[in-house]
Amino acid sequence: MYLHIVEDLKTTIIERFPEISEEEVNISSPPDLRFGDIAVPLFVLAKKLGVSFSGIGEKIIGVIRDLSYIDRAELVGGYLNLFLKRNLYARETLIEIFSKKEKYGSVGLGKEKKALIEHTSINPNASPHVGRARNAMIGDSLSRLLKFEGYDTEVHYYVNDMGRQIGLLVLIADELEGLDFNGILDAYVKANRRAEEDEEFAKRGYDLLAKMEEGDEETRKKFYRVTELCLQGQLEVLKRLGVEYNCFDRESSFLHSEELEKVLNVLREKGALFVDEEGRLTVDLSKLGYSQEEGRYFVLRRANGSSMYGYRDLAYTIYKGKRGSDVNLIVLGEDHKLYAQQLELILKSAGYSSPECVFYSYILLKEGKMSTRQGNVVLLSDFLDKASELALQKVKQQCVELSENEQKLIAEKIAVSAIRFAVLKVSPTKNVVFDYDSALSFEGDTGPYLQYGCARIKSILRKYGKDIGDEIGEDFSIKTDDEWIVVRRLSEFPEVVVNSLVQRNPAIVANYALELVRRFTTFYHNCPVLQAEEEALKYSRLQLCKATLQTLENALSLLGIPVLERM
RNA sequence: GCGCCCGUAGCUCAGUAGGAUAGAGCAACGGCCUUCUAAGCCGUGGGUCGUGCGUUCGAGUCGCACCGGGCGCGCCA
Repeated sequence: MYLHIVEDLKTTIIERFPEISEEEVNISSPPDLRFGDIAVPLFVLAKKLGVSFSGIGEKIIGVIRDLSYIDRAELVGGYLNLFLKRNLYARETLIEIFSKKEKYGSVGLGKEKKALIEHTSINPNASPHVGRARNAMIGDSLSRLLKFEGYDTEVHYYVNDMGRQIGLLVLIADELEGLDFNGILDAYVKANRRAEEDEEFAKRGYDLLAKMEEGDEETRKKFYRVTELCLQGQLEVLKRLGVEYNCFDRESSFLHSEELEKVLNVLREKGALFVDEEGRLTVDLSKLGYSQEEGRYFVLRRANGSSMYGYRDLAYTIYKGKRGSDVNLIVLGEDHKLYAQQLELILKSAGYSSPECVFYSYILLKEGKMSTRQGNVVLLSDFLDKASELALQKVKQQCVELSENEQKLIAEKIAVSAIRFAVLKVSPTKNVVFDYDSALSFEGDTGPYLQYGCARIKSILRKYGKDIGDEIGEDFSIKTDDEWIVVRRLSEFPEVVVNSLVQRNPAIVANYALELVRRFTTFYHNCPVLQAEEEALKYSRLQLCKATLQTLENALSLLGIPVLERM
């Protein structure tokens, strides 16, 4: 509804004043309800046409007066403030929500289109910590946005089942028999420490890698066993968060690729490929237009012939590119920026496209950086356990009538919402300081607050007992500002979803959801629903509750936050 | 040193393609549970939007410089 009106206003104004371009017509929201619902700043228009604010303002009023949803217009300073017909607007908004239901908010941006997104792709050597999980949560939320907008979406997870660290891990796993997922983190730390101290051990790691790459069956099996064990453990934790994938691509299957050979030939032709003094096969990016000295060289193969991560990743990136997606995304930590740039440059030189990168900054602890080596990490599973336990205490008080099992399920969902919202509400490019205690508090701007808002609505609907129809009756009405503010916000959801997806930033939806709940809660406190003065008003408010719940459910599902019946 | 990202209240963050008096939460203080879930609500205090120039009718938002933090810069992934 909101998008409609903005478009409508723009075209109406442009049609009347052909000398004004579309970019010059700016529609904005007034800071306060008494300035109306929609504002048209007149500064640019007045200047362009060489008339006064009131001159242009009156003319615009003249052309938009006939638009059915405009109640009245006021000129204040350089603004033309428009007041909407509340009942009409609310009616249209609710009709749209009730007819689209779980699709409300989608404008079908991805209709008939394909999308591919790769995210998380953690090294199979440790239990994911909250910092790494930022990748998963952002990626998962973007996947949900893509699907919601109608994209046929593939979610890829790149299994880094090769490389130096995995080589070392396999070595040590051989020594420590019966290693389980929990033992891996320990083993990984041990392996790395030992490699630093013991050159012989480190060399054995590289040798093992080379053997793996040559295709030795026994070695391949060993690698597979260790990495699969770790991968499944990681996926289990991620699944607790509601994060899932539909394509797993093993790095070890990208050791050879015809396309990559083509790329290498192009590099040779351009004189960008050479063997350096240490015997490594290296790309000189300056031959491809790279202008800095720093990061100029990109090593493809070690002196012993084994491939580097980047080599395999080139093949993998080409593979993903060939899947013919209209959108090709990858979620990466900011530490990969230069690397991604280098990769893109190489692929571009041979005519291949690269994925669009969504970078996110690190999550820091109050004590400083998270570091697996120093044990200064918040493990995702630990956090979820702790949060779930705390939530359970509260649920036991609040939901006495439920079975212990049901209580536990609720507590777990509260824990998930706490972590997901804490991470997703912050824009990806920002460093976040993760405060363990406030993430566990469940009060204020938190996931549980959102769930609480939903649970309250559900409670009202449950108490009402009967189904609430989708038909908006003749006597439907919006009486108070509090109701109106909710309606306005509901109507803006489709625009929010588009912004969030286009800007590749789930935080936009997260903050929208927060604001919607806050506004609903104000309404909730000021306007009795079941005890409303008259029957018609009661039903109007019930329908508003239902519409709010639907919108909230849609928003929360984009964030992967579960909605609860009660809590 | 070079490159990219960030800098908004004591703390954690919003701020909608430059627009009207800069907003939340936490922490502090004061109120509200015989009324739809108090994981809530209302109120008070708290800001030269890192600093300085500049562009503009108008800058937290755009440009430049500086300061501070994060990340990266050839056998890690």
